[in-house]
Amino acid sequence: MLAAQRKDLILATLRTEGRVVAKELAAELELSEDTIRRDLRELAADGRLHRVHGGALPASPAVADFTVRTGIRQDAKVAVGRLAAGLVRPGQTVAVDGGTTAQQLVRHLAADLRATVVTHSPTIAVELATHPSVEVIIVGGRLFKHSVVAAGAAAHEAIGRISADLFFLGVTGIHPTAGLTTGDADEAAIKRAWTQRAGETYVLGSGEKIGAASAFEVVPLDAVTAVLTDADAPERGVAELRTAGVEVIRAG
Amino acid sequence: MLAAQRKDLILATLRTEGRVVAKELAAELELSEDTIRRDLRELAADGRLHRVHGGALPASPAVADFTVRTGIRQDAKVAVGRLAAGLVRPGQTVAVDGGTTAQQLVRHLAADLRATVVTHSPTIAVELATHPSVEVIIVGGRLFKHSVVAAGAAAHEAIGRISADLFFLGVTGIHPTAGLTTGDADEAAIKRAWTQRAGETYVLGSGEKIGAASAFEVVPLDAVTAVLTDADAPERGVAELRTAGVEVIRAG
DNA sequence: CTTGTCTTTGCACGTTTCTGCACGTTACTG
DNA sequence: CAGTAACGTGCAGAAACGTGCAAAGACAAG
Repeated sequence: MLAAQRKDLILATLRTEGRVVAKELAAELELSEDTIRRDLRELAADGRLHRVHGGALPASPAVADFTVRTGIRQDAKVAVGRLAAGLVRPGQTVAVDGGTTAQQLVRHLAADLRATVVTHSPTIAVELATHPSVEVIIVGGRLFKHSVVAAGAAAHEAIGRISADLFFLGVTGIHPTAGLTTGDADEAAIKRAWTQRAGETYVLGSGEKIGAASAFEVVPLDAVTAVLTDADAPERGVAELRTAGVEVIRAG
Repeated sequence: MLAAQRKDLILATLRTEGRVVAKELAAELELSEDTIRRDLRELAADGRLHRVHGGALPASPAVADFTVRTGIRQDAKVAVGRLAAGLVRPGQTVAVDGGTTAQQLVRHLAADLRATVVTHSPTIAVELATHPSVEVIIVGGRLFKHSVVAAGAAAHEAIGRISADLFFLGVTGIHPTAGLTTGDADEAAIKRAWTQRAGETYVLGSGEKIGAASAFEVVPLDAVTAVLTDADAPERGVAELRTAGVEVIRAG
């Protein structure tokens, strides 16, 4: 067992058990209590746990939350995700596409939000497994490995049986004339199916996607309710989209 | 062995084992520790792994986090997972249950294995997204958050349309008279459905589950092909199962 | 085939990190 | 308030580390 790994293990045990005891850890890991105590001391110094006589307790949740957030640098995606999360009303059924921005979306859903999320992305489903009140429906199908989402006939069929209030669509290109595009035909078909099954469709479009175009059109621009983007999105591209009649909402 | 090939091998080992130790790699590859250390330094410089004293850990926190979550009794789960992975023949369709042992199973599937894995666990699906040749089918449904698997009517229906060669079943209890049990009725029903749809069923049972029993029976012991367990499984429990007519295979 | 260059690898050596023990101190328990 | 368990510190041996260097092999040019 590597020393570095040991600290992770202590923290993991702390999360699952709610406490750790120095003596028990020493026995379990077959190390002296001195070494365990040293680890606990160092983890406490980093604010990763709360040291107490005999062992340790979890650090305050605020600390954990802070370390997680600062660890992520995708500012634009976080901003767009947060903006999108704010559009969801209690009781709604929301279809969520795959992708890192969508991941940020579900991560920012309010902890007390009661809603239903339908997704063909196993990653999104796993993320929401820890959400206390959101109901999650997974759309199955053949796994399209490149973007890690379910696709194929089974997925189409499942989507056809769902009606969603909102759909959050991820694309690789948002272009005034080429419309909304992505790099794979199967994926485009799935995204199109979702768009048809949802009352409103919002595009998750962090700035670098605006003005870009990929090979396969998902839907034309007028098929969506609005494009959500971040504060750093290029002015010119946004203006072009608005001229084309698309509503563009910028994150804070 | 080419140097570049060696680095790939190190990264592959890191993915499957969750860590690598410089000394072990040196012995395995019959090279000096210096050379291994050089490789690790370079891979760390490229951000492909996280260098720590004694070896290296995965660069992505997500991977590391999961490895750690499997807990202190990880060795047994890895051993059982590896044993189970070895039972899969090319061309077979394999149903895989949720759980950390199953996660180890798919992680140890040979990189060149051509097979189809069907699963109602989004976590397993995500894990297999990086496997080069395995085809993955996701079973959808309502997400049962506690164990992070799809369940409910939709899942049942989807499973009913599948015929698998093998099913790897995870349970919380393996008891000579109570049979195979788990802690949730819905989950038990899904597992039962899989058992009925598979030619052979193998139980993933790391030692501590033997002799234990939970509230809901999945299937009786005679419904499964064999129980896979680790070398540290209690002798007495294993003997009792064998007396009850169950084949028990221990991991080396 | 020979020569020169570049890469790879292992070794030597000084440095850093990890770990367990000894010892004195501090915190719990009855 | 006494006894015990847990604690922190200093220290030493062991293991791991990085660096510089030289030998061996690969490879292209001549």
